Amino acid sequence: MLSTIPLITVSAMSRERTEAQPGGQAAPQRAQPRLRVAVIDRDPGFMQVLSNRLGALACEHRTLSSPATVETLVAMRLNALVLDLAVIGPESWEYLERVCGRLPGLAVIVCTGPSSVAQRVRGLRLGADAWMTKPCHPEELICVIEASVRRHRRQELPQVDVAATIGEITIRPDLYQAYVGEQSLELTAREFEILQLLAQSDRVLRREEIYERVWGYAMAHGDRSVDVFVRKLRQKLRAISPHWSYIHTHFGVGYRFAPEPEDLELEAAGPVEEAAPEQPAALTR
Amino acid sequence: MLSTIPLITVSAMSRERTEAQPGGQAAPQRAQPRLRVAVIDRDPGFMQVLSNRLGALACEHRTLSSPATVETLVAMRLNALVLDLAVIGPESWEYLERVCGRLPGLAVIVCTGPSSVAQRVRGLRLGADAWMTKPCHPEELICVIEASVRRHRRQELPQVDVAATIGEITIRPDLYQAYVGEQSLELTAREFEILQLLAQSDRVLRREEIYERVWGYAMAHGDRSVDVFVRKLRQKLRAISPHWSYIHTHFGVGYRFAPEPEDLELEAAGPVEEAAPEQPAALTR
DNA sequence: ATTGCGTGTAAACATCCTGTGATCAGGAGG
DNA sequence: CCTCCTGATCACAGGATGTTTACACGCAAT
Repeated sequence: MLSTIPLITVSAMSRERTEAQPGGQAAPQRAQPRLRVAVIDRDPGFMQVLSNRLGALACEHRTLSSPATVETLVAMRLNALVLDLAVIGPESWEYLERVCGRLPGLAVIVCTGPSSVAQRVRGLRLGADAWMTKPCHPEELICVIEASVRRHRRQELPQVDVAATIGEITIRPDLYQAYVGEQSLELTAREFEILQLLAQSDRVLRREEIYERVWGYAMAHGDRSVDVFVRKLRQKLRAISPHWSYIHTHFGVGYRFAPEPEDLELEAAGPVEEAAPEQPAALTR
Repeated sequence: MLSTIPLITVSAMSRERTEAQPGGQAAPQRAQPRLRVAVIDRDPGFMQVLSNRLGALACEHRTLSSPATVETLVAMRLNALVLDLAVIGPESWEYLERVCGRLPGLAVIVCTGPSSVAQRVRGLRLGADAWMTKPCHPEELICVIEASVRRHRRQELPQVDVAATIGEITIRPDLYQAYVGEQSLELTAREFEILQLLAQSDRVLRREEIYERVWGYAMAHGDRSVDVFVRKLRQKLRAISPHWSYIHTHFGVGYRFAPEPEDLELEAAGPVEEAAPEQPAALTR
């Protein structure tokens, strides 16, 4: 499974690091993930020029001359979207709001003809990251795209490709699977992604956070998918590593991953509130 | 470390107000700290207008008419910086690069006079998040600042989420929990949020303020929820840290958080108690 | 001292959250 | 074309949490 997943997967999008990579650990190939950009416009010349420049940057791009549905955009797994509101028509504001609301991780650059301050303010308030006025220099637009994506990317996880063992569990990102010893947990792709995300963060993650990072777009209100997957994960974890508990529920908040030997009737002397070992010297830089 | 770096006095800058929740939709976002913005410019009128608007947004801001050192900017703990390159002078590019390099989490908006495409491209490539050309409408600039910060915020969260110890209490935002030593207070999500809010502010908070920032909407007249939660908090605090009082009532106003060693008045009954008249608060045990 | 209002406290009540199992739709592979 | 598998969605029950109500107490003003 997953061997047939097309080229673009969730992991492909979230793999990147601007910071200096700690020398050792020659991770496989840390190929700069190619940017995925879509342009919704109708000016053939503009799109041609843009297309050339984007291509030169080794950046996957797609041009559309009519608005795509939000679901389509979700499926494209984009990093950035360049949008001419004139193409959308009268519902452009609503469209912009929908897109930005559903894809909080997407850089949205409105690039359209002359506009009023009020229009630009409205666009930015609805969630656009930048507003370029046509005609504009393609190079500048590219820079704005890059600047926007640069910001968005930073929020994504380091995504280490190195195997890590936590508790009894060994996580192998290269195999998209987790093990206890030699025995596989038989996790599905999505289960693995959630486990990996949880294991990488050593803090409570809210459902919305988990959903957004794994699914790639905003969680609908009342969606229980995360709960269900956590249940499946716990089930498989418990089956293979019965004496440990890994995923902890924080009521009203979310989930947190921390391997703990689930001992029988401990509670003897040290209730071992898993308390912070290290107290990060507060506030620096 | 950094104890010698001059910090912006919170009391001077912070004007706690209802936080205008940008982003339109009623996303159940947790209470987030106020924006901190600095403006480096020399146009008195522009700065005045900007200052007013920023103030109206309950946004801490400071205006400078000369370039601050990178260290100073670091110490200010800014979310955003608005910069007129003309103020910096000939080393403006170098300055911009230094600032952006040193503060990757800072939203940098260049707002300066007429420029060439090449200049704008250069600025953006060096790390600026946006480029506004003066003269510009203050409202638009504000929106650009908000749009930039909106994205930076997330990455910044883990940075803000550092543990803090006040009195005997250690607050761990990453675990959504508070501790005394290793022992958990067993706070519920909402209790923790209220405690965190109170602990962050060094002043009296009105009930309406607390309610709005924790619940996310206006408090109904006569609602006693805040009182009830304060009671629960006090109960748990007293249970674990009996000799301290943390939440103080200001009659007719609201509540204030400040750890104070309980002055045991046992002198009357039995002078035996080690009524250590000790540390003037704030210092850890 | 008395009065009125704001606050502390406790319990009952209503609500929301979560775990769980089951069902359904779509896709991959045979 | 069929079957198996994965992922999405639903319904339900139990329990934890949040809200409301009621009453006693203390502070402040008359």
